[in-house]
Amino acid sequence: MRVYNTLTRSKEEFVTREPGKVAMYVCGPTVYNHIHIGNARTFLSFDMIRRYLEWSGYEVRFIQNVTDVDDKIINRANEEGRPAAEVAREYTAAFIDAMRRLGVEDPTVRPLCTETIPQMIGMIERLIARGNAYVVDEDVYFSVRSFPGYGKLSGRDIDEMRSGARVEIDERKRDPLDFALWKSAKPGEPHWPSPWGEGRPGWHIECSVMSEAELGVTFDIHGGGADLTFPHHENELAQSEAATGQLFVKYWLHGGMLQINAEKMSKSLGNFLLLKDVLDRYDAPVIRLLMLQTQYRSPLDFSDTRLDETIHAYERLATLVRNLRWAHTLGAHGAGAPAEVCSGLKMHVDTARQKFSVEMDDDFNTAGALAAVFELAKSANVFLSDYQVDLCAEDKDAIGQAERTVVELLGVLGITIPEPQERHYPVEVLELAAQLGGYTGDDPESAIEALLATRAAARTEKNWALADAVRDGLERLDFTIEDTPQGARVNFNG
RNA sequence: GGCGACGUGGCCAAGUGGUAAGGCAGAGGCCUGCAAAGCCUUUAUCCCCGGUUCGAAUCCGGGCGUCGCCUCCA
Repeated sequence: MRVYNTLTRSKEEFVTREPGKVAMYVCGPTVYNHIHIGNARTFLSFDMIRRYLEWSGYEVRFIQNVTDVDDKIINRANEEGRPAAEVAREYTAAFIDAMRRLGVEDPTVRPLCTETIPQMIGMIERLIARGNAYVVDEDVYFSVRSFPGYGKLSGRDIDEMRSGARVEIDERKRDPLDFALWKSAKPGEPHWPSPWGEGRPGWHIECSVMSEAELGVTFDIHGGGADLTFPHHENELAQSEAATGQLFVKYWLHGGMLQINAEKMSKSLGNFLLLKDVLDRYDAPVIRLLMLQTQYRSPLDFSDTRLDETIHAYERLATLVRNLRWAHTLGAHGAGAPAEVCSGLKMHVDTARQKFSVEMDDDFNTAGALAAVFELAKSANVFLSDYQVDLCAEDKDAIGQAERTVVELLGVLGITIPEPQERHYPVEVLELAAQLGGYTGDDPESAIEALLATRAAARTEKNWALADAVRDGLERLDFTIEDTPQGARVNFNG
């Protein structure tokens, strides 16, 4: 398995610090609002990576923090005239809910910034003691000049950055790039006691502390959006390596930015999409399929048009699984044909599984991995096209294997295919069956069988009016009827 | 200005030395009583120029274009 490491700007063989185990950390949201679709892409990417690592046999310890104290939260709370903690609590709950709706697995641990304050103070003290941080009034700053490797992650040079006029000038800082580890509290702001007075931690120190607390000093994967590379991750790296004198992270993974209609998402452009709103309009598997059709490091253009197009691609897969299940049921009594007439479906199943792994092993190439699934879909559809009930033994098995493989591989990407519906048929089928099929019982399943028998007979007699009345009636009740050489295939979509 | 990425068929998107996966859309055909689902056929000298090589979408140089980051940001 090879992964692209931002630190070295190259793909590297993935070797964990401990065989068979992966320790990974992904920066979570600042909970001042509902998360947007760009956040969602990053979290989805790392959910995919986590799922694939687990599927590959690794035991994954996955940590994602929640930043629940921050300027933006305080601003929002002030605007709304309520406590910052209440704002944070509300959007933390909303974040977790939206993640679950998207099918993102819960992290092993989801530490809160506000519950890690003592450890943060501890690391800040260590940095001061080592000469990497200094106190000014009641603030504490990290000295970028004290850490020789500063800039190595984002590929920047301190002196070149100084010429950029966009760095905030603060005369109290030794270098314009020095950043706050601890901020003294202004009136009305949340605050905690510290050796330097009442205050709160800076943003960057959180992740250094929470990752070390949950994963130890050197861990395997640190993830986040590409926009966090600088300054956030650069600062984290500097803090942690300065404090411990050891390597902080083995592999830095950064997800590409999401754009909407080819523009950066921003409130001023009015193209700001919240995940929860997209989830109200599109199913999670469709959103996931759209996003995973692009490699996670590439920019991704997101739009309703693309979502609409992706619905068809998803339905192609869902329909295939449904049809394979149907064929599997029919084929259960076959297996009388000689091996010479086997179709080769099994080989296609094996090929797809192999290609899927090869692609995913190459820096999580989900686009290639999905192509493997679609290729299997094609082969399986060809198989179903000239499907015979009398199968060879291998083909009989392969139907089930194909079905399970499609579901399993998509499942690694978190793209779920609906399970066979529970039979909660609408009671109206009884009425329809009584009307058209002379059915008098009260069992919906039998009623459907009666209707299908009526329709089959009508078709034999070329009584198209009656045949279509049955089909139209069932379709109004949310069934789909498809005629095949093996008989009518009925599916309940409700 | 600095750093970085990208430019592949109508749209999206894999592919980093041996003449181009996959999805969506379009056209034609097959199957069907009609439909649905599906299948088959069909659309690419891989931004331009030059170089290296037996051979390049893939490597090197130059150009043009797009985008991101450099400030809170997933």
